[in-house]
Amino acid sequence: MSTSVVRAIRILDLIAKSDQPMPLAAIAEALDIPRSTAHVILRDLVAESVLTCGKPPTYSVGVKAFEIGSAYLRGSGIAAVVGPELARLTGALRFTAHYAILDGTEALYLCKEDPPGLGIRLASSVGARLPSHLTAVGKASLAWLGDEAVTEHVSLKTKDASGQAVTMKRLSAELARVRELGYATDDGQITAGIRCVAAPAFDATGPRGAIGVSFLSSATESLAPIAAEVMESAARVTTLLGGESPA
Amino acid sequence: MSTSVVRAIRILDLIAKSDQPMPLAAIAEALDIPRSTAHVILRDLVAESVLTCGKPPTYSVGVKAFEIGSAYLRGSGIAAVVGPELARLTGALRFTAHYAILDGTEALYLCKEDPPGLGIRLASSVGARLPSHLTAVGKASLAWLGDEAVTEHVSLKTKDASGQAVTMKRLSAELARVRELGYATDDGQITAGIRCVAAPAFDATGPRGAIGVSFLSSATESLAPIAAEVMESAARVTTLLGGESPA
DNA sequence: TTACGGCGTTCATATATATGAATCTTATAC
DNA sequence: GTATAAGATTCATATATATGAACGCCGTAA
Repeated sequence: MSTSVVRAIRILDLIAKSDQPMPLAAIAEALDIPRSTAHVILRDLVAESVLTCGKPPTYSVGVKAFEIGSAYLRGSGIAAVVGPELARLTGALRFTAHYAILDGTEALYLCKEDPPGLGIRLASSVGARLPSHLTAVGKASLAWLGDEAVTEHVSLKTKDASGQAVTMKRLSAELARVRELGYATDDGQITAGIRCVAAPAFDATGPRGAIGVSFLSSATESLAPIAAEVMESAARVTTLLGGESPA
Repeated sequence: MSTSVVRAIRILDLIAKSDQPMPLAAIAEALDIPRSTAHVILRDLVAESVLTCGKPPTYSVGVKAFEIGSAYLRGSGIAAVVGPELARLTGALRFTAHYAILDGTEALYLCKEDPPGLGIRLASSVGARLPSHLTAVGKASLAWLGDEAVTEHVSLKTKDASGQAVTMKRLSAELARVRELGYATDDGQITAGIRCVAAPAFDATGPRGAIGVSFLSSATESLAPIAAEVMESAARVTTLLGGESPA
């Protein structure tokens, strides 16, 4: 095993998750790496433009990292399929639309499209992670996985915005309802006052992420017409991915 | 120096720039690394989800890389400033708008906003690189750098779409004209039939990327009203960045 | 089926790296 | 201006890594 490579990635991940530039000492301590070792790795990462170093020395993610990361969307071909559909959704509903996949116990947001015009623009969520079982996109993805697989993708430690713990039993019931309705919701579980509606997209191998929209709870009466639009987009993505929508 | 870290990054960069998943042998040969060494590094990168490995074994950029890379836009604060401005531009002009910075001898595209509705959606360009002296965004950024600095950011080897070589003399003259007008153009130098107009944004330290729009050459008569909109957006970004627009 | 060729994988060893301690630098308080 | 402390950087050495060669695997062709 090449410890320095693993450490380099861990360092990048740590800095990426921090909202502020990090000094060497903080990095070394957080990852339990000797300062001198961290120093060498950081030097190399800076030299390769994967990190940038400010002065006084603090490290942030650099352009090269962005460039490499952007290849993921191109390579997976997701952006080309999902992008136009998100544009359609934001145009029709005037809500922010996004696409997210399950990664570990969290939903990872891959694409976002803000509504046209000068409406509310939610804080950028591309690259963000949120607990899968608290988000509409996460629940939509989980619903068709089967109970055994769900436990692998959920961290029950996480509580929602109202402080309510999530039990497997309760989640299981909600996912059953998601399958029934064809869409999942989140009403303030992540951010109070923000509601989300999402529906899953499938490829030939099964669920592959979900498309969702976010909006102010106060701005809507009925979810049905919104859900219908979201499900239509999700179904279309499913078709493009070569998958089949469940009954 | 930690060669394995540098090699890991080079490997990631190589795979990111390839449009197809790469097998170990191709990677090892391209970077002149022994196969066995490359194998160890690839194993670690896959274990950390920075790469994914298909079967038969071919490597592509993984989700972790995307997640790390997305931190660049958040951290630099660019997306928050530029995003709304791009939205305004696409809304007003119905063209695709983008923001790019100089990186080495190329322009690196950081943000893109497609026009609302079902209009033409240009192929996703986020993360793409194009020669700085052939693109409108590149030329807009170069124009206010000073001739000495320009040579560092330009690779004169690159020819434009019409096969015409670019001399420093000719470029210098064009940049002078860009300074005069306040905006730069690209009329088919990258892609025949596609025209771009861009204007630079400044922060306190100098030029910091450029905002531009792309459209079909056939779809426009006069550049002036388009350029005016682009320059207005660029000026607004400049203000937000704490910079000052030149005379 | 068998032989072949290309690729991926493993392994022992020469070699480069990781690290604790010392040094230097920078920011802060007095 | 000086002292102080926190952090960054350097360096010699113990240790883990990089690598060439050998092996195993899979697809292809005879």
